[in-house]
Amino acid sequence: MLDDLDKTDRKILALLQQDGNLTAAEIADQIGLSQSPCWRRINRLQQQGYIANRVVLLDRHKVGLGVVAFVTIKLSSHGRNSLEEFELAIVGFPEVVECWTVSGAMDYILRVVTQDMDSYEFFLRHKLLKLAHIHEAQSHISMTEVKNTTQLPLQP
Amino acid sequence: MLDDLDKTDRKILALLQQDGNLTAAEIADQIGLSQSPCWRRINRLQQQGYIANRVVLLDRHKVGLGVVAFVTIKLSSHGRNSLEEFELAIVGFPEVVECWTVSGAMDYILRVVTQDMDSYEFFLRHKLLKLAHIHEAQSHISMTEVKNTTQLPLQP
DNA sequence: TGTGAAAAGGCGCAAAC
DNA sequence: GTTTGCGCCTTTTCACA
Repeated sequence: MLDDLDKTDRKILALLQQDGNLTAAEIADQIGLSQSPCWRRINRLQQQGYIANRVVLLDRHKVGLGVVAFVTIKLSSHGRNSLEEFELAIVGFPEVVECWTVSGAMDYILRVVTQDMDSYEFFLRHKLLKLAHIHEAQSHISMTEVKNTTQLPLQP
Repeated sequence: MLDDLDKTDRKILALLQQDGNLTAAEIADQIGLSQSPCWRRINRLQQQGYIANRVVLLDRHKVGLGVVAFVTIKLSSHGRNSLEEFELAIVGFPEVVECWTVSGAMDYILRVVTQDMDSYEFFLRHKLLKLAHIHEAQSHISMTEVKNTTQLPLQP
């Protein structure tokens, strides 16, 4: 898997993580390679699935989304069905941008994005807490965003 | 701000959040509009900063990053300098993909991505916990990724 | 695998309606 | 907002080292 990636591949991926608009020629330039092999590599990286997706990132504030909150959740029953039901519902909530299971004191940690505190309250009371099997849920409203990147760390 | 976005703009942004490869023509098609006005809108959305960035998302597992962890942190001294020092260091760690300040029991919550548990341990002991002013840090290793999207919720 | 050049076609972009 | 069109630039390919 990873071993298929040499230093050049990683440089390409690092650049594309920063700016998805870069053309093969521009990338080739920046890493000291000519266009053709660079293009072939990008192609391969896409084909083989190293590149999962190419997307546009929005400015959260500009599109009117002022609230980010983390919710830690414990389920009451841990049957297989409870988990699946819960997770299926979560995936369907557009306000939930992340949901992970974690070890330790809680079962799940979610990141939720809404317009304001009113809409957050509404989401919490009428959507999230309406789900079955929730034993405990704790909200942590985020005050400031110190760092929020989609760039994964790649060894150079 | 948000009021500048009509339904058509939001449809465009929704599509581009899913797939940044879409051309103006393709988007126009999908929302029942002709190419030119669609292109003009996309341009405006970019110019005015609604679109923050266009990037490539990598497959975390394919690039050899198996561990995702959440770290909650309390600082010991809350002077302005402590915060700035801490945050500056955080931004410099490529392993930290997210860092937010939150209300409540902890001060910060981080999401950290590393190759394996060994490299996570190393990051924790030799980089994160080496920072000054840290009073308490708790790690929560993520087991499974239920949802992880860059798509922000937009009212249709 | 890398280099260089060359073909083809798509897409950004703008003008006219 | 629509339809039309030009021209660039990007992708894509080929012959060759």
